Amino acid sequence: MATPRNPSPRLSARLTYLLKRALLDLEEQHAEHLAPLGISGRELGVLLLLDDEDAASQQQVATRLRVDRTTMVGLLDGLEAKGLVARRADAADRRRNVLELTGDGRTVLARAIHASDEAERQLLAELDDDESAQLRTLLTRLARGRSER
Amino acid sequence: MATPRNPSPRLSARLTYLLKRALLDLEEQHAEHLAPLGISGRELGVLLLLDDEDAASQQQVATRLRVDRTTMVGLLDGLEAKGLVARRADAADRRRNVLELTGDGRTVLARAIHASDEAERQLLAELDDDESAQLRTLLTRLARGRSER
DNA sequence: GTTGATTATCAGTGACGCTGACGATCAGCT
DNA sequence: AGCTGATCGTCAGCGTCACTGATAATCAAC
Repeated sequence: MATPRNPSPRLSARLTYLLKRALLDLEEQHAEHLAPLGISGRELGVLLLLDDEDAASQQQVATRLRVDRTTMVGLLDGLEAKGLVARRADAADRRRNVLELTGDGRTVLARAIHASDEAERQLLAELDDDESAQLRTLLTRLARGRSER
Repeated sequence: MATPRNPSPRLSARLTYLLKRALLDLEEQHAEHLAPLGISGRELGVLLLLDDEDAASQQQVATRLRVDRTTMVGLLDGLEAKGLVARRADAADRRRNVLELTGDGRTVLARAIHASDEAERQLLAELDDDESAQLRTLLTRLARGRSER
């Protein structure tokens, strides 16, 4: 999609517009930098989450990533086919699939994190380090505030 | 979609996660506050843009809103059916449709802006006025920087 | 054990981005 | 004037994703 040039004042005052714009640009950067690794931004999200907390069920991963549980099935099918994630039956509760990163998954994740760092750097090119940190802090507080109610 | 509780550290350090989260929450607030007015967040975007610059073509509006031009057709069909926007043939270039807000469109827009203000207020509940302004400034600079290349 | 809830899965629907096509129109060139 | 290439709105078709609703398997509680 083409990039707009002269945002109109009323529209560009809207937070929705600003957030959507930043997110779309960032996703574009991710697509570009992750392409060589053969994974998508969504898939990186799954790998990151599994790296943080192993042995999560599909629903837990889906909820935290804000991905629909039914979409998660296909997402994991892809990751499993690539050999990055394994589904294992949970011994304690056999309804659940326990998800874990494979060795390859860990390797790809390490590289993907660097790619993601680079993508973020491009988005934040206009800001210095302090400002980037401020933006991160503000967004984090937004998220934290809203999950505690 | 349910709201995640305990974001994992690696994942929630990612800007994509933070931005997506903020945007989804904000869109949820908008859907709620705009419902009584019978318009969607996308439609509000169109009204805002037309209020800023009347006599825009469909493609101009689509590009600035980052909506696909073919989706714009249906979006305008809806707004025209509700009597908020009018399509008029451009005298100078008869390929174009000149778009303008109707009187009703202006009335609804005024109310919708208040609804949107309220939606933003809910998203930003955790931040004080200074911090909200900072966030807006940082996001605006991001957008401006990226359109100038 | 029977009932009710939860998990992963699948089919179907709707919204949206995107491609490719079309007719209508415009602009530039000869 | 006529030709050619580009642009605008529109439409059909495809792929992705959120969402609903159904299913079988399993768990938990009584």
